Amino acid sequence: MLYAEFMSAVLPPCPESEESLTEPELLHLGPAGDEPCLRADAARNRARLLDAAARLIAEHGAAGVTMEAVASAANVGKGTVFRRFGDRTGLLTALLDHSERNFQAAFLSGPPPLGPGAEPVERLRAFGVAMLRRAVDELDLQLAAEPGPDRRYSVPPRRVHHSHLVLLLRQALPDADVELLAHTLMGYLNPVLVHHLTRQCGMPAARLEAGWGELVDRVTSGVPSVPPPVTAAR
Amino acid sequence: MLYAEFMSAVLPPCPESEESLTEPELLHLGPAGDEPCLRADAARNRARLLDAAARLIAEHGAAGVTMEAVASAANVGKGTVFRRFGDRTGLLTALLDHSERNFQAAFLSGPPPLGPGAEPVERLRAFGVAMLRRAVDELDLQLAAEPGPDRRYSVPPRRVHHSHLVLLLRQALPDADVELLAHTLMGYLNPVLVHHLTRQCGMPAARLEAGWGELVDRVTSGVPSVPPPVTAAR
DNA sequence: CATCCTAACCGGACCACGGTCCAGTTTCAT
DNA sequence: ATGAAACTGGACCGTGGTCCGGTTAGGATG
Repeated sequence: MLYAEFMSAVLPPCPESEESLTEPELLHLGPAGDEPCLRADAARNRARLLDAAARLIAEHGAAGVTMEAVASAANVGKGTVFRRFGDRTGLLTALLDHSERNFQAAFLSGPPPLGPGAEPVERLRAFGVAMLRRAVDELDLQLAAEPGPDRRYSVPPRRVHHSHLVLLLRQALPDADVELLAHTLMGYLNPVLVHHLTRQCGMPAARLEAGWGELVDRVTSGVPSVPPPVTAAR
Repeated sequence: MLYAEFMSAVLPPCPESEESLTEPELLHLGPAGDEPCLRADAARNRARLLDAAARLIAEHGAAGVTMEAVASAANVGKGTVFRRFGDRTGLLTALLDHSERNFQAAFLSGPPPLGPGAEPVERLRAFGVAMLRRAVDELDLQLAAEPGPDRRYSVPPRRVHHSHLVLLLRQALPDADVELLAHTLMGYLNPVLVHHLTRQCGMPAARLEAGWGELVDRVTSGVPSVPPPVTAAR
């Protein structure tokens, strides 16, 4: 798979500060298993924490679970939770890890139209639909796992998705600013927006999927000519 | 101005819960002056708070200012801050109020190309450029004022911007799902994204503006034909 | 297999900050 | 002057996150 080189070539457009992450943070198909190389007790506690968190969230909703509750439900000190997962976001993210890995595997090396083999535009469409369905499925968790404003665009899964879109867009639109286009498309798939539209506005998921298709069509159909430059008032 | 009817007709797509807002929250050109009808002491404290907040923010950055610091800098109890502005976001938003009012006035009734009189697509372009410039100008404040995930899409200014885009898009693309398209375009103008691209990635603002133009072109140029429906794997 | 040594880990006391509450005070219309 | 609505301020609370002295796992060594 030539994705390794692609990743290292295209992933770091933002010089990342060298941090010792507490978790390998599901970086694009990281080390195979679930636990990298933790000490026995640490691994045990990690498992207990994830288990307790999942249980509590299923019971009280993702938003109504405190870190302390998770800690004590796992018979573990609060410090241990933060040592292992860094912060609240880290814990919630870890819970989404399985799903995220599956998804990445699907669009990186799975069967078409999501995976390689289909036309770029077709893959684009499939990607959005899959993202939307995933968002609808895991909505509360994805909402609660939303990182703070600073990290939001630097979090590994997001960057992988973005890079994937860049790759597909570049094939379909060699001359466009695909970097920015990819950000635009990602914006449409933002879980917070999906939540707003489906839950708060009652919009059916089908319309969101149709909207994605329309958006992809518009974006990938050629632009007839270059209009005059903008001279906007302020 | 037929904007009143437009607003009441198009603004509440989401049945808003009836809340007694602590502030008139700059709802699309609300009551003219700065203070609606507060008691004398309340108005005085409000002014003192805004002043103190502005001072502290200029000094320590928007992120490094605590509510308690603002309160004591204004010689006021912490409770007063929250009574007046609801929460942190409310205070920061109030600081952006002037700018927001000016901006709304500009695109609602100002001169073209931002205001009425120009072609919809032209106004669209101008709107994005103005938003981007505003975002760059007030970046830290706008970042700090970012509402929580639940409110993010219900906050009045955002809804006004969205409605404006819907209006313009509808004129340019009568048959499109302009509601969703507007959300997409708004996503591009998201201050958090702007911050990421300019500050964290070092992307020049000019490229962002060019990208907006390109995006508008792509979105508003007709789609040649309706492709087959998506059948995405999961 | 017993011992030892060190790095890693543990837990809960601790802190900061956003937000709430309510008894007391002030304004202002009458 | 007076009553009531509105405002005030600081004590209080819950939660996310930090810190550090004590503990433990588990490889190395004899």
